[in-house]
Amino acid sequence: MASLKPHIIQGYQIGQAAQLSGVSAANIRYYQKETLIEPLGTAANGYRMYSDEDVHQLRFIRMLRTLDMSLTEVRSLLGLNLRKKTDCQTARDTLDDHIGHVRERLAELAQLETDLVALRKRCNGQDASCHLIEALHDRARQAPATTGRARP
Amino acid sequence: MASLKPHIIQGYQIGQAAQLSGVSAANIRYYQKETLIEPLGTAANGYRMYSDEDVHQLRFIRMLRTLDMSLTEVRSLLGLNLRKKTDCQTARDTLDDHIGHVRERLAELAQLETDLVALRKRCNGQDASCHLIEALHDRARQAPATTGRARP
DNA sequence: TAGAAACTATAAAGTAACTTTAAGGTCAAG
DNA sequence: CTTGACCTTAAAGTTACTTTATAGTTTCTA
Repeated sequence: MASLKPHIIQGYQIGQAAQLSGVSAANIRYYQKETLIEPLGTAANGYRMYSDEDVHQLRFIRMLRTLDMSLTEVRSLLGLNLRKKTDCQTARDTLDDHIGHVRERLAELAQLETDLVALRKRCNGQDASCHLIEALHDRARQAPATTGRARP
Repeated sequence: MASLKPHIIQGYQIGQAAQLSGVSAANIRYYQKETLIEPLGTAANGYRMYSDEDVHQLRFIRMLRTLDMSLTEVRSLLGLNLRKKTDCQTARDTLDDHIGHVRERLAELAQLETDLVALRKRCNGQDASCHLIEALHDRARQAPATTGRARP
């Protein structure tokens, strides 16, 4: 909890900031090392102290990470000035780029789920004839190989 | 290229195996270190030689990786004996587990895409009022504190 | 036949985004 | 005064690779 003495650095210890933000303490330290966040200050005992602003920024970072952005992308968004038109453009580009990535991955995963479910159906559970592995091997044999050549 | 002499080890060199399987040469070596595959044998010059079987196994591994399985999961599936009921059970469990993961991730990404598109709409491009960053910060302030899974 | 191009080998380090471990200081309570 | 819950730093571990460095082999070309 925040210190009761008004003349020293107030705010949250790293554990509290972690709880409030949903970012683990170790991860907060890591983000500091990666220059994504700086604590409000350091208490006399060497403990990092965080403000509500800091906690907000940690949540902000976490949200962008939840959106699957790289730390580099996050860092670039953190440094933006909303007033500058070029920065706005940067933000939009970053987002557009990112939406593209997410959609690609989404399509891949959708296909993947279909495939997995199809495979799973080959294994009905009780009888001894589990064709699951055979099915996997069958698929592997379907060789999309392009430059294929007969064995010497 | 493979030797023409019939009494020494025949098959593909690592580069050919790579082409045929779609797994890079460096990655094949890595898989060997990780005990996922062993070459048919080693030629007199020290080159790894691979059989069609090996190439098949590499494709098999690659397919499971495409299905987003960990190398540990892949390794467990590679070691299975189709005849044994317990192994069949293991395969099914692995697959069920994995389908669960994929579905979770799929749901996360679907939500993510919706969110990103919504955010993107806040930025209409030409005028100076780009509300994109503000929107992101607004959302961060709402802090639902769920732990988003990081990209692998 | 020399030399370059194109293959192979090993070992080690780099990558992303963290988590975990080790070794130790700080602080309130019993 | 010691226990336990905090905090500190530095370094190593994680996953699944790729990249780099160094060097041996083989094949093609001049």
